Amino acid sequence: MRTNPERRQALIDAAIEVLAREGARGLTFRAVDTQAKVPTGTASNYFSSRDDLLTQAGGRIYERLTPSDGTLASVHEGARDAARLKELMHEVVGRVSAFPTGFLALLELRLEATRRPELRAVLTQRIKADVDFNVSNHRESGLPGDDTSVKLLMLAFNWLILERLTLPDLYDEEEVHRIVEEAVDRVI
Amino acid sequence: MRTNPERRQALIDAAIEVLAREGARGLTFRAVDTQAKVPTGTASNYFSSRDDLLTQAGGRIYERLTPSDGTLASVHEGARDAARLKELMHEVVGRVSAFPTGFLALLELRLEATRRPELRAVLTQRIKADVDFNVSNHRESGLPGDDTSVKLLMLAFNWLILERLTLPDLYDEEEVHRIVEEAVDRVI
DNA sequence: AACTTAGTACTACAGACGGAGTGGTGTCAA
DNA sequence: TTGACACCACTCCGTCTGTAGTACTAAGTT
Repeated sequence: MRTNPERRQALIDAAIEVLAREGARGLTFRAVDTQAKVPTGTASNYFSSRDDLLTQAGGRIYERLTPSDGTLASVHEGARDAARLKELMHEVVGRVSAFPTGFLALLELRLEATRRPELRAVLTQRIKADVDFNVSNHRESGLPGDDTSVKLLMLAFNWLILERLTLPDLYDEEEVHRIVEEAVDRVI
Repeated sequence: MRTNPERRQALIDAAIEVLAREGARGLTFRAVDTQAKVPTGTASNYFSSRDDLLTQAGGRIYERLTPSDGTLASVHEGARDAARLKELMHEVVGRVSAFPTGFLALLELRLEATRRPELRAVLTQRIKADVDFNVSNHRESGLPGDDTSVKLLMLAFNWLILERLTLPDLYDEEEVHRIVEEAVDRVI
């Protein structure tokens, strides 16, 4: 078992790309090697099994989807009204959409979690933490809306992003914009 | 190319089960044969390619997810208020959740559509029709809420069902119930 | 400076698996 | 008798895993 941390990370990031592109079944050691442009057999040396690789990828995606400190700080800037909340929501939807492979890979993992209890546990914990994070973040921001607002917005926007990424012709740019605005208005 | 229609349909239904259980990559002629309990090679004789099978399955799922005439008629019964709408929404969420393989298979297909333009076109069209169907259905029902309400509820509930089916421990029964109620209240 | 050694990168190969496709045989009904 | 289909068996092919073995590099030792 090799330990070089940069290489390990590069392999996990490659695994995320493969997940998004080829699906969970397509995630093989060989495919990861190719994606990461390392010699055949390398991934084999770094991960004990496919399960291992899968769960580590599950953890890593969340690291990469987490907003930077900069965007996090900006939440506390500006007015404390619905208009500001809308701005922030547009930013979130944009940011997640901008890392499509991450979102798609996460979906693949969710589907795979149907079959793998261990992965399911990891994801459940991660996502629960993410919900709590968003709720408490919103609370202390002083922006309008309560805990339920946050949850409802998360539900709606997640599916909205899913629509955009899998069937881009379903909703156009303006429609998405409009939906985000309406959602915020109605939910708070 | 064989033509026996019952057999063909049985094979497509088997393909949906395989899709949900094994993912899009796991959808092979052999797997479908096994699922449908027909001899090896049968699916091969009925479909010209995997693509063919995939797109036909995409069409079929929607036939099966469409509500029965009975439930459709019941929309027009009872009061025209938020309470009745909530009831109906609980019914929808319940009905879709009750056919998990269909929902999961559809997700697999959406992800596969990322890679297959032809499948993407089929799904886009189907889902657009579904949205329109729900919107117009709601309009003539006289229930509270406008077109945007319907779209927002569809977005939120779709992701809610996704959560329930892929990570059942995330939201418990009561939480789901509460979210449905709150969503209706706020969105109309 | 030469030598040793540990950790890692890389290569190559063996074994196994599973899927596709197809040809052939059996069966039944028109 | 003939045609359509069900069923079965067999071969070819691609790909995956696991690992053994070699080459490299850098740090420590004398």
